[in-house]
Amino acid sequence: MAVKCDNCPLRELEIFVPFTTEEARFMKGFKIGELTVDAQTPLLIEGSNAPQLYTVLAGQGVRFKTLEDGRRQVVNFVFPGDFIGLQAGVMGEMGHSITSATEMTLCVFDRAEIWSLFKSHPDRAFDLTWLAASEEMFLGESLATIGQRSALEAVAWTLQRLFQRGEALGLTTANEMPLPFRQQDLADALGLSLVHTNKTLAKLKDRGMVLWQDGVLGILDRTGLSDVAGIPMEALRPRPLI
Amino acid sequence: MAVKCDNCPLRELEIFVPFTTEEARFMKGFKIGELTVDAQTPLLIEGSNAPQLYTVLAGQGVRFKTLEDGRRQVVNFVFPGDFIGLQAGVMGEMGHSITSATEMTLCVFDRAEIWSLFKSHPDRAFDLTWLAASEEMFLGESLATIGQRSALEAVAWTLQRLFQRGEALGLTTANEMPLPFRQQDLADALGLSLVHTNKTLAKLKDRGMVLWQDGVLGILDRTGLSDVAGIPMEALRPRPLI
DNA sequence: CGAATGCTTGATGTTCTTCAAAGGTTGTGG
DNA sequence: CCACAACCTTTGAAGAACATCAAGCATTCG
Repeated sequence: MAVKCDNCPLRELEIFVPFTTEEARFMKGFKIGELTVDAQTPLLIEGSNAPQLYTVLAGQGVRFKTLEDGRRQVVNFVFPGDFIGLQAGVMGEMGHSITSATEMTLCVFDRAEIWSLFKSHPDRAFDLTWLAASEEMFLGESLATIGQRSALEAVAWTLQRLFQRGEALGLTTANEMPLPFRQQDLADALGLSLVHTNKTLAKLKDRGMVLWQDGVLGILDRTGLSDVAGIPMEALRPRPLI
Repeated sequence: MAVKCDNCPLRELEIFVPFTTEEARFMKGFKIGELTVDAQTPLLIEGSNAPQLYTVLAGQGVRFKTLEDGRRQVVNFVFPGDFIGLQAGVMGEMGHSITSATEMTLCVFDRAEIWSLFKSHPDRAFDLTWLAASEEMFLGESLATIGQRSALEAVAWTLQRLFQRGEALGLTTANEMPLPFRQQDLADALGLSLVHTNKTLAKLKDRGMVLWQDGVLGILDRTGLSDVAGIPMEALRPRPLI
């Protein structure tokens, strides 16, 4: 197993605030291994109390909740740098499930160590709270999108957000990035039917704004998309990396 | 100003995990005052960086986001025991606004002290993270409700959740609790129009499940409501009080 | 080659929105 | 103390956005 904390590729990215050397040393101890899983592998299950926490090193996944009758709500998409399992880590229960969409590589941490993190590394504990608050903020925006925006606006909003994350993570080349999800995933994220999502995507494509084919998302008209999405196309703010 | 930490009425409630005496002493120092505001007073503004954090001692309020064009999404309702301003506290910016719906009394904390909390009181810091994760979990459920449930299910779900909170906080008498919001607030919480929300409420009323009139919510058929809501009517789990 | 999966498109329904208006309550100024 | 405005709730009617149903097409995989 490659212990890569020191030369973790994610640390190079501007989106992540730099570690101090002391922090890096602690994180190396906090880490207990590395995990690689295939696409479509369940990582965490809603309602369960996972013994492990992860930071995504590579690959994409999906966070989702399942209702009693099988309806599915995609809560967010998972990208490199995301810390997953925090809810189980602090509350003892996950509020949603996470499944890989591609092959994924994860940094594995011991859930039992989280308390020692709070006791001996207040700066890292603060970062953890920062991440939780950040996720809360994002879910608030998602709520506003699903609740208030039309299907066209919502799809534009989501694709733009995904692209912004892709850019921050260096996944883009020119105006394209890999987007290894199904239209059904997007539909479940927006509370729309697959059919209507498909037709809405077609509308954005007809307008020459985006093109999402074969797992690749292309942004053809940034300002046009931004107008429909109702948010500016700007860089994401730096965030801590756990 | 009454320094009431020691005999804070909220501490009596089972929903809140008890303070240790040491924690209580620290909280007393963390607290810098008490604030009472009228109904319909803005407490925190989206995008701003509030210098103060609050714990709600009494009264109700509304968390909401406003879109560029004025559409409003109610993110959650605010009840006694809620800690507000955490996003500004850790990220330096609020993701939503908060306005009082009734007269409210708030415990005021100094935002600058939050860092000392992390350094010297890891247990309290952990509680803060717990709260953030808990809010994240709730927003995930809300997302699933807005995205997947029908109007009838969504209204039932929301009223049940509100009543569960009311019970945990001792606001209920028999099957009633004060619910000082407008139908428009509920509509904005669910992404529905006011008209449709009204008609949906009438439907639940016709079925003899709930009655919401003159600021009082009555639950007439708990099991029936629970069935429509799609979640069990059970007590909320204990949570930390900050 | 057949089966499975995901994308696409047309036709038909239903949920929900918008528009419009009226009734009840509260507060305020004349 | 009445008149009037402001606010919230309620109800009916018409229209739009989105869901459901159904089927065809392409690609992948065993």
